[in-house]
Amino acid sequence: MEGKQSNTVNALLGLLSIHPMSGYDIRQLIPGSIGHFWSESYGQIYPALKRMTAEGLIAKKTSRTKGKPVRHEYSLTEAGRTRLAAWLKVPPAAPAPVRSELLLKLFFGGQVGAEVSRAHVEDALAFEQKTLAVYEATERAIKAAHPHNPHLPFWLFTLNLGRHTSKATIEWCVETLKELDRLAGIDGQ
Amino acid sequence: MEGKQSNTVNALLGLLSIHPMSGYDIRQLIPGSIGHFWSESYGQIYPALKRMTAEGLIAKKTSRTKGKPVRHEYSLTEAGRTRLAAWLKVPPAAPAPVRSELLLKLFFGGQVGAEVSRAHVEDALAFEQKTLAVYEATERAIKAAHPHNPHLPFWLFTLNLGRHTSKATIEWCVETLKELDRLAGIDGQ
DNA sequence: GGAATCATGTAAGTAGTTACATGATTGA
DNA sequence: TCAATCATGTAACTACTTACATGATTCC
Repeated sequence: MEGKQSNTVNALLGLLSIHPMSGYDIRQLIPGSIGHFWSESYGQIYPALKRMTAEGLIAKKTSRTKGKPVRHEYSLTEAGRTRLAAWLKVPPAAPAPVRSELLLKLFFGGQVGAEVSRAHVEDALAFEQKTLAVYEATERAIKAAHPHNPHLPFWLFTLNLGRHTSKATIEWCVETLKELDRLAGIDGQ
Repeated sequence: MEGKQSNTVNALLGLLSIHPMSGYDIRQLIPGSIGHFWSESYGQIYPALKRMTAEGLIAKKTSRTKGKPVRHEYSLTEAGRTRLAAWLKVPPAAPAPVRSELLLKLFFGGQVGAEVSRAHVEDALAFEQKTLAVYEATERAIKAAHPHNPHLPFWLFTLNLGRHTSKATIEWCVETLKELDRLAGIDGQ
């Protein structure tokens, strides 16, 4: 019954459950795995690994190959695996309130010309199309790399949500652009 | 050419552009306006109002009605209005990386039984359905309250995005539940 | 030889929430 | 009279990012 630990620890436990890794490896792995819904910087990772080692959740193995920099590889201990499973079973906390600068500017868009909002939405459309392309590329890549991995379906679930929301956002951009044109037309006459 | 100020300041400038308000009023107004994509706590609002007053972006009017607590009402100055318009025109920064505890647990869902993930997704579905209902109720409410307000279309844009992404999320939940059932079925045999 | 990248870490700063503190007013 | 809510604010804490510091290795 310890107090709730940070989710950084839980994310690292999860990643180390795939296979043992160094802090650097973890950072490199993130973009191609949990990167589209979770981020960790070195400033979080290294101190967390230290704390987790002290708590006995992970074990550190230092290897000195001649002509190579010292490498610190961490692997889950039994305690770590237990902790991960326990955390996975707890219903996730309510999502932290989002903050969208785009929507904030759009909400107050009436204070400036409609063409300002139009430009912002067009940028968002381009951005979201790229994001969608990345999701689809990632999906193909992990399907090709781990075709028989039992975890694959779970990895795809998370990518699917990205795909769904990206498509919805793109639709909204298109609709909103039309509306903004109508607005500008009314103003212009 | 000052350094970029925090978005809290910009959000408050925007809200005060609707009409003059106290810090308390601002906090109360948020849930029914920008609350679905932006949040501010008292711990942010009061210090920000103080700084903004010092910078001349807003003006404070203190009113002492007998039998009422002192009231500090803030209104935009010309400088504030100019600053708001300038900020609105700048393309919004790339969205901060999201962090979804649900997706994190789902990604590592293979470490525990499929029924664990199923329960999480079902919770998410219920949550999202409520969220969608709130968007739709808010939409009706502001349409009824401000039918001819020129800012109304902009307010609706932001709600529309919420509606679009909520619906996409709900679809994803339903699909994922089906997939999880298939997975559990395969395991179970 | 020099740039990129592998690799590990720390320090400082920013942004934000939560809890606390205070006190008046209103309504059941 | 007691709870809710109006109203303003501060202090402590947490989380996180960025920049810095260091040094080895690999590839051109």
